[in-house]
Amino acid sequence: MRGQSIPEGVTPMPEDRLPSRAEDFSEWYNQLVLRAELADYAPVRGCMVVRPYGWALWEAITRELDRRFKATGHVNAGFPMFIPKSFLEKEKEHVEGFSPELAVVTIGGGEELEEPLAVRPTSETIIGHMYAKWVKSYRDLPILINLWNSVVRWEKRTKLFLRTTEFYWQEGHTAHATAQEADEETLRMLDIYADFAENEAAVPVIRGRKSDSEKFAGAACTYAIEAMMGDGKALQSATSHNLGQNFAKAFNIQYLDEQNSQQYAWTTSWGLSTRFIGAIIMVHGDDTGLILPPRLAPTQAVIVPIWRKEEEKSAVTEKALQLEQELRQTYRVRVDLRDGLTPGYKFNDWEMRGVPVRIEIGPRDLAAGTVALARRDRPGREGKTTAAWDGLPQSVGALLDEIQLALLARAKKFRDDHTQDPADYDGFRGAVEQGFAVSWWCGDAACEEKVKEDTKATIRCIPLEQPDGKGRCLVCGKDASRKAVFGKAY
RNA sequence: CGGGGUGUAGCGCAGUUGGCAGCGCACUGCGUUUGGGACGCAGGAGUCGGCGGUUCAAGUCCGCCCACCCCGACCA
Repeated sequence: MRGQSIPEGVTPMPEDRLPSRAEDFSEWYNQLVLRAELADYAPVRGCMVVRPYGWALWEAITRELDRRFKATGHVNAGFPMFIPKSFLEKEKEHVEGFSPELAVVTIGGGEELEEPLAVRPTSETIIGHMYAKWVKSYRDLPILINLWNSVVRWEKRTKLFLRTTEFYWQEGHTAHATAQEADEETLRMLDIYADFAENEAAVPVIRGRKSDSEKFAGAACTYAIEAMMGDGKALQSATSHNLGQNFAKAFNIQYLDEQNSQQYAWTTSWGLSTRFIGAIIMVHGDDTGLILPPRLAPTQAVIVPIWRKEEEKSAVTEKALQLEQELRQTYRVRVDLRDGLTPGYKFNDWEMRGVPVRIEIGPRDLAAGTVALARRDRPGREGKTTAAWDGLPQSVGALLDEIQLALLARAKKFRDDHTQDPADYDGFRGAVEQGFAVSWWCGDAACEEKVKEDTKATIRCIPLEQPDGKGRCLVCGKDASRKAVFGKAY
């Protein structure tokens, strides 16, 4: 396991310590979210309040995704949160998938509504309605729109960030003239998610296709990126759907092609939600708290001033503020000037919040022209070095880059160490108990179902990258041409 | 929606046979402290989850309800 013990030289008070990840991963997660002040329980069942620190993390995520969306030609728009209930009923699979979890408004302005309004669980239907209005000619295509909003799904069982009644996300909706274009779009967005996850969040992911039983209600084909959490379970971290012509037909999105004949458009949708914050927590966090990837951390470095006497206080504070000014040009940095708290308390506090780099400056540093740099991903003394004031921005920058890469490498190693290619079904059962099993699958839903009944594990995805050759289905022994990733999922 | 658990100060909990509502942490003020979770003194803080019942008297006993958490079936 990657869970570190409490760093050397630290003796936390028992009630201040998180439950260890090995002891109770779920409780570790719940308490960490609350204590790091990412989110809190709202007074409405299953809903959360995203607190400023959590929202700052979400803003960093939105910033990076939005940049990528715009770079690939997408534009943002706003669509209503209310959707006529009848819209949800137009696409057969879509209704079946979403009706059990709809919130419906029946009264408006004190009067019963003629048609109930669903609070959007996702916007495919209202998008379909509007695109039908907007699309007349092949010249109107493609439409590449993204929405930043929140949606509501009445989930039976909720957990902060991972599955809440209302959650924040982005949903992209595109319409294209050809099947090929739609397919390219679907895969392009999957790649953007994968690139974001690995390079910004340091979360290694497997790009793959969902099996029919796991695909989005109404999609022709669903792709997803799957990540392994610190307890070996899988988290679907983003999805990209090729909707084929299903919604185009249900909502009559038609255009005249160059030969002047009516054609149905091909549409896609793709999303990443606040669930991803859960992935960051569960992939990187340790027993002392969060570990945020430097590129997304709301605060990349925190300066903790240390003093004994009053005259030291002013000198240390002055230097700390000066260094902050210098670092602030390039990095998100802050000085912890809170009075009446010991440095030790502050160290633990910022570690709980996952700030990647801590800069300590005290009287000894003042005399030497140095600071102590502590990296969050290596606990205790091991992660501490000394750096000169001169060139500090460069030192901090290098350290942040190093941490970013180290986090990705560590997460990848953890995933690989917990991924097996079991030789037989018995081995398979063991493999999915502690992580992923990558096994040949014949493609039959019955084999998938048997695995689920036997082990609670599901096909997380059929990876896009496949080995050469063929094998025998792990379950039924018939010929199989693809390997699938099996695992227990959140 | 089934199974289990918990509801007492912001958090964690104690509360005996029914008899004045408590402890630790956090919080406020003052002072001393500050290189890995400081200390002293003085304070503030409660619809004991809700409703009803038994009783002279209910946090405690009885009934009903609600909320939340955990475990299972459905989902980003």
